[in-house]
Amino acid sequence: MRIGELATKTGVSVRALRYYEEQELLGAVRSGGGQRHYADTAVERVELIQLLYAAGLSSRTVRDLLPCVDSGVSTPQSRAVLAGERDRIDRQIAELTRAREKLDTIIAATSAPNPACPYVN
Amino acid sequence: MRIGELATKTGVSVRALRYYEEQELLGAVRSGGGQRHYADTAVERVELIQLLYAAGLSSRTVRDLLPCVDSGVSTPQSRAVLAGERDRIDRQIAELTRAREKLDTIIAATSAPNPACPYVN
DNA sequence: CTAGAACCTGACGCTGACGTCAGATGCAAG
DNA sequence: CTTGCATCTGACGTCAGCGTCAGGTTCTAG
Repeated sequence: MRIGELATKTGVSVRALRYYEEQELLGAVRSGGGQRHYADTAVERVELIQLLYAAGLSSRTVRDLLPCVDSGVSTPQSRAVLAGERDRIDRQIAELTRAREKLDTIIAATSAPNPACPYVN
Repeated sequence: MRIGELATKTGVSVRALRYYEEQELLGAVRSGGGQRHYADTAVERVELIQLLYAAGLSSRTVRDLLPCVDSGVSTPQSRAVLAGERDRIDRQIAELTRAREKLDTIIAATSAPNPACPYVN
């Protein structure tokens, strides 16, 4: 599978895939002419990378964790990183939940008929 | 209240407060010498800005919404923005939840005793 | 064999929310 | 009056995850 096909299958850009390789997140074998060829499993790998990015992990952190995912074995350090990121995500969810509640409050407050000027709405 | 005091009270930097003014998110009256002076309500205002930032809103969006918060009145446009941001936050929470589950899976998989090498753990 | 689509390697550009530094001024205490 | 901390205005620096462009090469269909 070449890079264009992987890009369309995963929905990420060709540039991004090359960036992942540069960051050592995604390996590829090279053809004689130097073109990248990917295994089928690369699709899941890219999706995992995207998921972790969306969760706020840096490429550095992802790079450190991927070997651990592949091997199924974690070191005390990687366990600490994993737990730390999980807690950070928990806090972020809590913050987002608060923000959503705040937005709901604003929506309710501004959508309600204005008592001082009832015909505005 | 001068800028340094507001900074310590809210936990954000002096630079950030000046940036908020530049983005028209936070007003201040000036003393004769040009120094900024803030009302007590500025503390809540800054906390609101931080909350919205943390939720992924841009300063542009926050600027558009603040008048609506202050006046208690929303326009159809601002209602659309509010609803859109709320939905985006919902999707983001869902994504984070998925990521957390994935991390939990990884933690469980790598922390479990390795069947091929049981004494590693 | 050849056209042209897909791919390659640099390398610079972009964005947002500030950090940071320089040099000048304001303000309260002694 | 002076010391010295707080504040001021500009303006450049940062960082990550790519976008984009230039100029050259590889692969595949006909």
